[in-house]
Amino acid sequence: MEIGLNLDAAFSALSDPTRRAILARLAEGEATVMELAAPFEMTQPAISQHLKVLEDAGLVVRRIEGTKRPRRLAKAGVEAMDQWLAMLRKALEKNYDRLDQVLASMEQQKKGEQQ
Amino acid sequence: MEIGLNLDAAFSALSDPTRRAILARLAEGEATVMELAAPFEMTQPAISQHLKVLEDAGLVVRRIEGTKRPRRLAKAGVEAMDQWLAMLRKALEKNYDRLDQVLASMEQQKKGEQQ
DNA sequence: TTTGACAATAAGTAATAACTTATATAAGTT
DNA sequence: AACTTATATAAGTTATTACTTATTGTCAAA
Repeated sequence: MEIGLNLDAAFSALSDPTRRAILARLAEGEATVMELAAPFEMTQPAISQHLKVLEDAGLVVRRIEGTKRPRRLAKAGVEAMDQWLAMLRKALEKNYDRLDQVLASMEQQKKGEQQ
Repeated sequence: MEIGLNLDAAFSALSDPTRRAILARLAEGEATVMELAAPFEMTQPAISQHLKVLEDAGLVVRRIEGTKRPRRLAKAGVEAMDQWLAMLRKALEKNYDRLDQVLASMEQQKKGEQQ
């Protein structure tokens, strides 16, 4: 399964704005390396290297079509990150409720002091 | 808003397993630096440095209590990442539908060839 | 069958990251 | 006041990252 290692790679992949932009482009559908490279001021090898990072992280897959290698989004990696983040989100909701209670009881106490 | 820069920092912060473990611990509630450091074989300065990374990324906030500096989860950063990932998730759902159609039409074609 | 387009890989470089040890600071304790 | 606890900061080291240019491999088309 290697979920732990993949999370390292997946989050690391998303930490780069170029790679996030590539993923955003792929969210609109399949694209070749040259198409993906076009919007950037980087060389083609640079984009190929970014794509390798995204593939190794399980966020992108490739297809073969003549000399082209069109990429598209891969489900696995995205889902893994999503699930991990869900844990934090849940905790935040729970803690927020707890904070509400604390604040409420502090209000109560304040009123008591004033009277 | 600085959302772009923060996403860099936020995703980068999550790419380290120590920092993910710290966040997982904080998901259960506030903790001091020493408490957070305990499970690891790292020195205290190392943990303080990880915490700085998490704070700079907007994933953690600190409170002052005597000489202690208890940390807890921060909402902003987590939500930012979550929203960005939601975009990918949506795209995957949409593309999956599309793929279903493609596969279906390929099956059709195959049947035609065989007959 | 040469030429051009598409893409991957290799080697080099400069910046950054993740640690370490050593030291500093500030509050709590005796 | 001296000692301890809790934490931060600084400086140094090594590994990794994000690029670059140069080169190679493949297919397609003239």
